[in-house]
Amino acid sequence: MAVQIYVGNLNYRMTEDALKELFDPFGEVVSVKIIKDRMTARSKGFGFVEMTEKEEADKAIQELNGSDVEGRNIKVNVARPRSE
DNA sequence: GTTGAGCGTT
Repeated sequence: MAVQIYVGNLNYRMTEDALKELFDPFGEVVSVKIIKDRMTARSKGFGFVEMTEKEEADKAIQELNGSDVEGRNIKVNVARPRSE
């Protein structure tokens, strides 16, 4: 199982492709997902990135957390379990 | 505008 990373406080214009490009230089990005409202399809302003190596994910988190993206100060952290 | 679904919705 790869490392799942939570990315919040991002601009509503942020897209999965843009997110992937942010994490890509830190390691292998398995998948990226921007969460939107299930029915209205409007962005919720946060998303998830999945990386293969924990050390790479941790490095990306340290470098990207609190950084300015699209005029917004994003929050990056290890994701919580979706369900227990 | 802050942690991922679902179903009816903001």
